[in-house]
Amino acid sequence: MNDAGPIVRASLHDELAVRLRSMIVEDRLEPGERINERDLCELFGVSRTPLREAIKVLAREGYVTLTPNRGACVAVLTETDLSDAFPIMAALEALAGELAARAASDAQIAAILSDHVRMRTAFENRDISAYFRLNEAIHLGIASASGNPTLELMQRSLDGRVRRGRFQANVSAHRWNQAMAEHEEIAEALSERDAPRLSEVLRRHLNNKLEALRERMAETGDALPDP
Amino acid sequence: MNDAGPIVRASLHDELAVRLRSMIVEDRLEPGERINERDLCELFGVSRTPLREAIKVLAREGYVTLTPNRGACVAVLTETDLSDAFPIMAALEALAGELAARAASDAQIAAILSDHVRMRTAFENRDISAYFRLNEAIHLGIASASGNPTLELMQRSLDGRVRRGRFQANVSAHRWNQAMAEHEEIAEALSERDAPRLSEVLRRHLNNKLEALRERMAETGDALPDP
DNA sequence: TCAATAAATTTTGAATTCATAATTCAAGTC
DNA sequence: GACTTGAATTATGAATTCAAAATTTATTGA
Repeated sequence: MNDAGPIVRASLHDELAVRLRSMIVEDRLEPGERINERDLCELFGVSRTPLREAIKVLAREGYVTLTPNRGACVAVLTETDLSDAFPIMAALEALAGELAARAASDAQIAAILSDHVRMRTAFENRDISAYFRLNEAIHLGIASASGNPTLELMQRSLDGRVRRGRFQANVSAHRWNQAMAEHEEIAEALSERDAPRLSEVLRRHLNNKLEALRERMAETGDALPDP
Repeated sequence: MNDAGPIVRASLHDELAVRLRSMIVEDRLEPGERINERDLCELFGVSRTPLREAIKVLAREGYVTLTPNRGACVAVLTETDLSDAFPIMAALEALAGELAARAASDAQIAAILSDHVRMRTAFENRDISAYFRLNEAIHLGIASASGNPTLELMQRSLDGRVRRGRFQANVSAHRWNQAMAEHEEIAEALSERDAPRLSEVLRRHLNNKLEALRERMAETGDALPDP
């Protein structure tokens, strides 16, 4: 039993930041909604001090916007925000792929390919929930396999901001087919450790994702126009 | 007199974050040094509450590291940190260049080219201080001209973390010549709005910068090895 | 003298308190 | 009846206070 090591219980502000972040990502807090400190303190059973620290961090991360003397609001994600974020994510993923193709361990590649096979099954079964879960695992796996923690952190950070609940659901059949085909390419390039190709496919994959999102936004009007 | 508009005076924690950030970037705070809250409060003439909020933000930005019940330390920049950061900066700059070549206004391009000419003069005069200042202005100008505020913010953020005082001073004559030549290419590509070329040169420029830094670190031993 | 332990001090983490700005609501005016 | 004006309420911003953990200093015993 090797339970040694110092006991570190996360500090309150850190735990609160995690909770608030997921509340926002999972759309449990409406975009634009004002954040009432007193209410949240009551909800979490803490005082305002650590909560305010957490809010400051979330503001820096772009999840909330701060207005002096008027507190915090859940940040609203405009069409421009999405259009801005995706090229960056594409560039970062392309870099991650290039690095991962060279630096990943065989075990890491095997794990990603295993997720890929399972995702293909989910695709064939039209199990969108499992598909999304595995899709995320694959992208995070590549980020991790890049061996560049800073890069991984930045990808996660951007991803979290963009990946608000509603934007996940619903994909056109066409786009789903295309995405799956791209993922076959990704898996192939990775298994062959073909860095330039993996990089190129990932960039294309992300750019197509944005294109699909744009189309969906245009027809559903779901996505918030610019302010 | 058009003095209208809402009066917004920055909040204390925001101002403190700015101050602390520059103290770290300008090496007025030793890397690894523990940050004593009481001392800083006295220095700034504020209470601990807003200071602690600022520290939490800086921690998220990577300028300080937080240890539970043991407070904050100025983050130490290891060789690995630099090696990790530069490929990301290269990818982001390449993207910024590609976007800027297409989206920049003629005025923005003119401003950047003007800085370039002045930087060339600084280079010829061996005025390293002016050279660095203009160099930064050019890179920030390209980031801004990309028309992608999110990208600009991420570039600034990474740049600030890497650009600690000591790493600026001293460049080999060879590297300085090479950098200036690259900047000539950058200016040319930008003036021609040649997106692929600008993108390529900027990526190469950043990668060479890392290479030069690595060499310098190897000989001076100035840069902190990994922990 | 040195190591180990215990007391004292300092420092951080978090709750509370206080001041000020924003919001709400009611009264008054046109 | 709508619009302004001003008091009451509420929320935020920041200082202070309190508790707990860490660090330092002092003390004891070998």
